[in-house]
Amino acid sequence: MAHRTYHCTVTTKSRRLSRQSIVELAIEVADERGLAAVTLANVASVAGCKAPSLYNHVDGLDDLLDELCLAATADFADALRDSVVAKVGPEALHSYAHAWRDYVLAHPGRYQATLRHMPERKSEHIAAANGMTIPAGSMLSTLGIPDSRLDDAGRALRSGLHGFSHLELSNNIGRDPASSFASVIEVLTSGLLALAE
Amino acid sequence: MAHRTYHCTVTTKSRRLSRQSIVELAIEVADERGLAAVTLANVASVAGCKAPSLYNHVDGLDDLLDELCLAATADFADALRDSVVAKVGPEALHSYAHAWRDYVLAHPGRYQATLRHMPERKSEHIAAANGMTIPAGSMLSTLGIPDSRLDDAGRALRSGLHGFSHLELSNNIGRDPASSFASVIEVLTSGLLALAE
DNA sequence: AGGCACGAACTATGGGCATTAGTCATCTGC
DNA sequence: GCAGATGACTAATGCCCATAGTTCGTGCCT
Repeated sequence: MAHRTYHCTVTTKSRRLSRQSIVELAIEVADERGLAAVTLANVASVAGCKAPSLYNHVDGLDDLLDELCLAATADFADALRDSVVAKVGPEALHSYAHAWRDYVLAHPGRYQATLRHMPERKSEHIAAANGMTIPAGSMLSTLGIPDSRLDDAGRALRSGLHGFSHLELSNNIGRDPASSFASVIEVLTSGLLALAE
Repeated sequence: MAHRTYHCTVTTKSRRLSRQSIVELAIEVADERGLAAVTLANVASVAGCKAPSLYNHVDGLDDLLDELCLAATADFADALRDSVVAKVGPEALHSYAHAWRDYVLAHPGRYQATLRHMPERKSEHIAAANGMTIPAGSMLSTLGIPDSRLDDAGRALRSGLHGFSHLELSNNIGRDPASSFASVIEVLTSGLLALAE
């Protein structure tokens, strides 16, 4: 008989794990079932293996969550950067704000992961977070904010957007969140323009 | 020998539990070790008993967290209300904002509990949350915000304050948070005044 | 081609947590 | 005093993270 022992050629699911693919599966789990559902057991189940196998590629749950945070931060930063290309002033702010909220609603798990505190790997995290703050800074510059106040303005902006998004995610915004968000943008725009004098 | 068998008269810790005292201990644990440390095991240990004993007074962890949320919300609302008595306009806003941040820094666990989503016991939660929104509404009125926009203004205010506080709690505000917070207040004040026209 | 080393999966195990069920002591009211 | 209710306990289940030790397949080296 001619069949050589093609050992596992039948399995369509790639039986080969990697750090990269595990993080991608973790992102799926986070967005679909919440960041809290990112457990080794759940990710392993999605990956078609058992939890201990993940330790060959990832140094435990904390390490996986760190990696998830970095990937999510970079991804979020991309979305924000894209939102302000070729836009200036209040229009850019408007676009930035909506990109923020849209991203959070579309990828809640990734956004939550973004907020993770990482004492180790701090420099990596700061580097990734710069992807968020740098486009925000340029955008605020076009609003007329002086350089000396860019940091403060950036934090105020982030506070407002994060506050609304986080409240909306945790079901703490009542009805008509879209119009409430429009008011947040209104207040931020006026307030930041006042900062520009 | 005259000693009668004084069974447990030595124990100074009151061996009697109650729903009330359990919630108070949970509040302690939340503020001192974070909301995530509020587990039945931890609370029981602080109470000097075993976890299953808590079930005589509380219907599981979720019930305890619900109760914690209600107590924390009422407590937080008191602090906010106190902050604006006999104050109007921007000064009241300034005082309200600082009361918010101070409370969060002093009682992080309670503040986190405040954000809990409670599909059951929704009406109780709304009632408690009114303790926050009503004084905020009156305060915003004194800023000149028209009644038709009080809801929006309240949400924008809450977004800004919650956003900053939550970021500060999760170590996402860099150095000099006090001055960053001053900028948030500045932006909110200008923005809300603009809403008043 | 055969053997060996390594990578990557597994099973087995332990500890922590929430929760339930069943047991026993204590306290109260008659 | 005594009976029933109250409230604490122990024991046991199930899910989770994590570690240790084992097995199996692949591929390199001779």
